[in-house]
Amino acid sequence: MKDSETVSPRKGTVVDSIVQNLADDIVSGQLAPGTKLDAQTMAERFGVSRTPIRETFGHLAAMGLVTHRPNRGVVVATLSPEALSDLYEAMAELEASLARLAALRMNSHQRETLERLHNESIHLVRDGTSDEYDQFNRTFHALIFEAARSPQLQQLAETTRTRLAPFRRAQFRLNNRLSKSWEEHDAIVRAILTGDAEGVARLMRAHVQTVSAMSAEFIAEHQPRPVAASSPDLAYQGADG
Amino acid sequence: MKDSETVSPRKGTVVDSIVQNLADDIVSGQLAPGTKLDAQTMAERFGVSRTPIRETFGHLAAMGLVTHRPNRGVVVATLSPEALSDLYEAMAELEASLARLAALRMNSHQRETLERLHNESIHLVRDGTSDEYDQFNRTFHALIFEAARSPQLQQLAETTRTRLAPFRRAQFRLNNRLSKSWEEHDAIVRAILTGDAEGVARLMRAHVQTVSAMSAEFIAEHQPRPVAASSPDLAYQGADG
DNA sequence: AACGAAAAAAGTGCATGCACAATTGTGGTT
DNA sequence: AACCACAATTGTGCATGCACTTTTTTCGTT
Repeated sequence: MKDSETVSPRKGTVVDSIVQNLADDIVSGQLAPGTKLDAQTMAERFGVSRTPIRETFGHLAAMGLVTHRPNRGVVVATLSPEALSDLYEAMAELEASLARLAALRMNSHQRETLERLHNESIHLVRDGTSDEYDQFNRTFHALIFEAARSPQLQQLAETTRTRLAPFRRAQFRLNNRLSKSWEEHDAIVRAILTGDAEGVARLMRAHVQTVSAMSAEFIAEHQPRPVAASSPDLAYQGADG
Repeated sequence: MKDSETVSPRKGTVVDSIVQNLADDIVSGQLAPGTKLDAQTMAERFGVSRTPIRETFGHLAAMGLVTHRPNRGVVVATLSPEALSDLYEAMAELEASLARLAALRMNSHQRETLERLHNESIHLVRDGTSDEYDQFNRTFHALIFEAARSPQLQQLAETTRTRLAPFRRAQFRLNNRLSKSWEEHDAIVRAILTGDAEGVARLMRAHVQTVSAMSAEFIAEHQPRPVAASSPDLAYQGADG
């Protein structure tokens, strides 16, 4: 254990960099849902006092990454199956809206880039790893977000995506999910290129909802106890191993 | 000026009630966009120390109601015309999504309530005040939010609505905007009752965007200096008086 | 009188201390 | 041995103090 991981002496406030740090830990799964975070410990870990840590917790709570219980500290956010599918629904709607706007506003250069990158991604389906495809997948969606030119919607979508991240691990590990995903992307790209705004919204909504179903299925299959009585909330179900 | 406005001694943390207080002041326009909020003063006003005030500021910043400049305090959020129309666009998309889901999921009791309240609201168009119609308008949209059964999307829509509130004042003061609004509502209600999900999404999007245009127009017309060089951001333009 | 530099004032950001709430541990009672 | 009350411990929530940054005021120079 290194003492006090020197919270980069850059500009801005100390708080922001600690927020980044902890958010990454949560999103990446290093801090599993349900983990209790206590101010004292974090203060020592980052070599600051408890005051900025408390502020950090506030930021994380605002992002929905942790839950704050008055007088009882904060824990990494846990989601009930209902809450998870609700979040996915929101994600699907947001991405559908962004895709629709992208179809209407994308310029020719952006269209070319999207088409080219998508076509290249076919290699990843056969030869790439899940992680590589996952990375391309993020790029694919980011291109569409960008093209929609709707910063506020984009922001909401990205926040929602971040909240889902701890529960999306290894989404592409399921049987031939990669090729299914590619085909869905393909339909989306074609709809964008032909300017079919309503169509692309429908396709994107379905695409995200498929991912949602996969996530739920994956988690269900990897439950320690298949159908137990008392585990309403999802803690991290271990995937990347 | 009463000293220390006894921040209701209820349960929960002190911070939450102060957040409510200040959020209300901002949303209602008591604290105009651009107003600087300093911790010291607020601490005295609410009879607490600066620490919980700082936390309060964090919450308000997370909601987008204030802007935080490191080492330079917080000010009530100000929006450039572009940012304002961007926010309205997001609002339009969110409400369109919610309306679409509502059309698919509304039960018969909810349909009856919506239709009844909408029909009754015709009186307000002729006999009511702007404020009364504004209040009904909120109810109308809330009914649809509720019926969509999509808590996360609903939350995003409500947060966005709150952020827009300081800039929406007196939106119904413009010529016959009331009857126009009622007609738009009418089309929306009919689409919901016939289960035309895609149609209601389109109508709702247009409805919110009309409000957006009205807002922009109203602000433009009430600008102190019609076309000046240097006022990129909108402070509160005084309406309710 | 206008301008600029330096000093003073004001205000933020973080550390630390204390009071109180929640949790855990212990011992007594049935 | 199981259960409950009470004490000890842990940890949160807020107050206060100090250092440093930003802003304002003052004062000397042109």
